[in-house]
Amino acid sequence: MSEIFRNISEKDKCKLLKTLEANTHTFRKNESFFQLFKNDKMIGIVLSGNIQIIKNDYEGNEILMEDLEEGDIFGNTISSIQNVEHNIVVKEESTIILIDYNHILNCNIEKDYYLTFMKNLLEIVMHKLQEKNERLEILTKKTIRNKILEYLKIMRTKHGSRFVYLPFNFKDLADYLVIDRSAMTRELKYLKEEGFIAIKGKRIEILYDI
Amino acid sequence: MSEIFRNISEKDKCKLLKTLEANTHTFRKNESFFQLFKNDKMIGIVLSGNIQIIKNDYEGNEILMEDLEEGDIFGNTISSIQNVEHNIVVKEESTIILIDYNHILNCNIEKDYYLTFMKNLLEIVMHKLQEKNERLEILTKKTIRNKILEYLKIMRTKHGSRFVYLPFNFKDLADYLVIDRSAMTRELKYLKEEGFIAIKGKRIEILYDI
DNA sequence: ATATATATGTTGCATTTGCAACATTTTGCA
DNA sequence: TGCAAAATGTTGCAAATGCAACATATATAT
Repeated sequence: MSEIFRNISEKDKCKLLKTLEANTHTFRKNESFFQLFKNDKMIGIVLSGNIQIIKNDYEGNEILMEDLEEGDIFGNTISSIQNVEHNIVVKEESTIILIDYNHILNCNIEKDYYLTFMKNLLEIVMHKLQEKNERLEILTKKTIRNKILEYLKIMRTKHGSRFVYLPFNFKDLADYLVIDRSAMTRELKYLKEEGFIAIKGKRIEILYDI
Repeated sequence: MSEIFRNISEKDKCKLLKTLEANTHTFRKNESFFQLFKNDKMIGIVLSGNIQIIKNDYEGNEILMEDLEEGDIFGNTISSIQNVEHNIVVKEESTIILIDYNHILNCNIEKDYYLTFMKNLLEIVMHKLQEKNERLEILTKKTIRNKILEYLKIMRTKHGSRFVYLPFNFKDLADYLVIDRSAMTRELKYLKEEGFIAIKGKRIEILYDI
């Protein structure tokens, strides 16, 4: 079950969703639902499945902006999906809840489960913020090498191991780091040759300190 | 007065700060207070002044990560200021409030002002998220030209005018866009020559559509 | 007012990187 | 199993960009 309803009973959850005028939707793989987001401040919460937000710029570059799984939230305010460039892709059958953000702020229920909901939402938003920060840390590095090393550093810190298991394939990793895939492969090769890392499939071993 | 206490009376505000064990600090220009952040999940709220978070990497690059003014929040979770690379610089005399994030989550006051506080905090965090997204939108562009154009596009949307007034100098703008300053000047010159923009001091006029 | 520091503008050049085009490997599906 | 599609690896080359080294302009302090 999603973090958003942590410590809220099934009964209270239903009441809450009714008050917030929230809608639950299920989408099949490759289905599109961008139109649901045309209105202003909608927040989506992924209950199950996998949804990606991909940016296609006019030059044909594809950038993975968000890779959403259970418990993740998304929306205009949370990710930038306001314009035509952004594509919402349902990677596998997914269930989401849509809530108007204004309803959350203007809602005046004096119930403890509402406060709990707010705490949960804050936690999720904070987590999202941290994710964005991580990516910003990477993208503020100027060279391909430093972007890769920063990524590995973050992953190592996060999982407390010098073995980094890539959560996506190399193509998507290059998109995430905003670098050319072949240039990334090239740099990874140099890093291997210089003994900084070892690669075995999607597992990268970090062989240096600091 | 900061957004964080919107709709909260002075009296309730004092009670709240006491319950959350919040501390108010004032710092003079160029003073440093990084040590206050050594502990884990602290949230800082800027009540007045101007504070910048600057990243210095080992290659000597200086990147402006945050430019904080009244109402802004900062902290480990909000910005990445966990490691030695990050420098907190007080640009002008500033007053801040420091709160342990765990106190916010574990606090169990059943008062309406606490819910109001949570709503305000959520609003601020959401706003921060939007700022991060804007920067990510820029940094996911691959060329200097597209980064500049994306920046101008965002500023135009934000202020609803084709006249963009830079909130910082060109050096800091280059840092924000994570590009070399002279290379940025060069590209701006080309954009001027090609009739896309006109520059007069810190005012850039956008001369194209879309 | 003058000096000093800082910001901005300019340019040649070396390096990095993206791009294209291809080979090879792996994966997914009929 | 076998075939097609996707992912990964490789490399030469052109283009973009960082860097250095300046000149000039502007701001700040004394």
